[in-house]
Amino acid sequence: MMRGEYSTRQKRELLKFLKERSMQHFSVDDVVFEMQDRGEKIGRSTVYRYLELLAEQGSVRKYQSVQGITQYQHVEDGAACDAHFHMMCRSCGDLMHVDCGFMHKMSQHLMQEHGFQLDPRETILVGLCARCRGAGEEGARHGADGHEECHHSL
Amino acid sequence: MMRGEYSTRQKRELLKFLKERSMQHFSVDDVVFEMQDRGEKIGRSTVYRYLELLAEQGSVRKYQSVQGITQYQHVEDGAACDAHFHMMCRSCGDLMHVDCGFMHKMSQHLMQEHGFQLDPRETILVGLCARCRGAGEEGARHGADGHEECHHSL
DNA sequence: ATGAAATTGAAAATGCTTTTCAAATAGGAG
DNA sequence: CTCCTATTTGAAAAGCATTTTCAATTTCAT
Repeated sequence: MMRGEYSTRQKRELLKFLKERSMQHFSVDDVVFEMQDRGEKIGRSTVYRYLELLAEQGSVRKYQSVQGITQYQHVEDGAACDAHFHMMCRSCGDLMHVDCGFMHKMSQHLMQEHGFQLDPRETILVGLCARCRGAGEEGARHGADGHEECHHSL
Repeated sequence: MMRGEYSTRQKRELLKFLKERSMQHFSVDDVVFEMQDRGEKIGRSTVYRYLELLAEQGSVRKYQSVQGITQYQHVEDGAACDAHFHMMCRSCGDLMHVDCGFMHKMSQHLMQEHGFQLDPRETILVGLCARCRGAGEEGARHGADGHEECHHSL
């Protein structure tokens, strides 16, 4: 057997965590604290290391936030997630999915007109989510008070 | 007089550097090494500090790259630069401007359809520039040798 | 020239991430 | 099951860009 092929308690726990949060975004801290709450022992370096490995293999995606906090995401089925983009709210830090034809047209435009091959996996659109955009604004359809998180779709 | 209003040799030198590179992108290292070459003495912390101050005041813009290398840009006239976007090549690290109607349509789309107020100042489109796409991607790192830089427009 | 206030910069501190390496663990062979 | 070797783990150290600290220096109004 070779690198990455041993099954350990830590790996199994992490995989369990990933399945439970499929398609959601989380940081290394999220993993570490969750594991602590569960009473599981897992070292920080192991989390970094294994997430990195999974990212190389494609089942996990890695996003660098503006404030230098990296977020990860477990992708169920590789292909399905390759195309869509991500928006990050600079106020609440939430990472959201955008998957619509317009964004793909933009990719094509950048390629044809600017010779630039946009990478949706690496690109994060930064701005303000509806929730954070303003207390009195319409569009905040989830109730104007809580301000918990502003997940949009998928 | 108060904070930021004293005129010092270091500030004058940095301002000179900024004027010479107006609208171009540079890192703190670029400044430090350039200053060393010129035989000017200026501490790293001073560069960070002053660029931060200028960024607050609006004459300098700050961009966080994917690899954690921050790039700065001196903006001649604030307003003119507010609208356009930036593309960064994940291979050579170069930061380029994109300013075209398509991108503004995208902003409108995100606002209208997704309630997201995109911030062109904070957003960096990541991908491969034309140059690197031909040169066989990773490891290219075209520095001072041929294949100089891939600035596109404005 | 004087002194209060701002600035500088070397060094230390930060905060996230990676690396190190000895000890623990996995799992195939016997 | 027992041995044996390659892999994995994780605490601690190292890396790195950036920020902070603070004593020494510089600026500039008086």
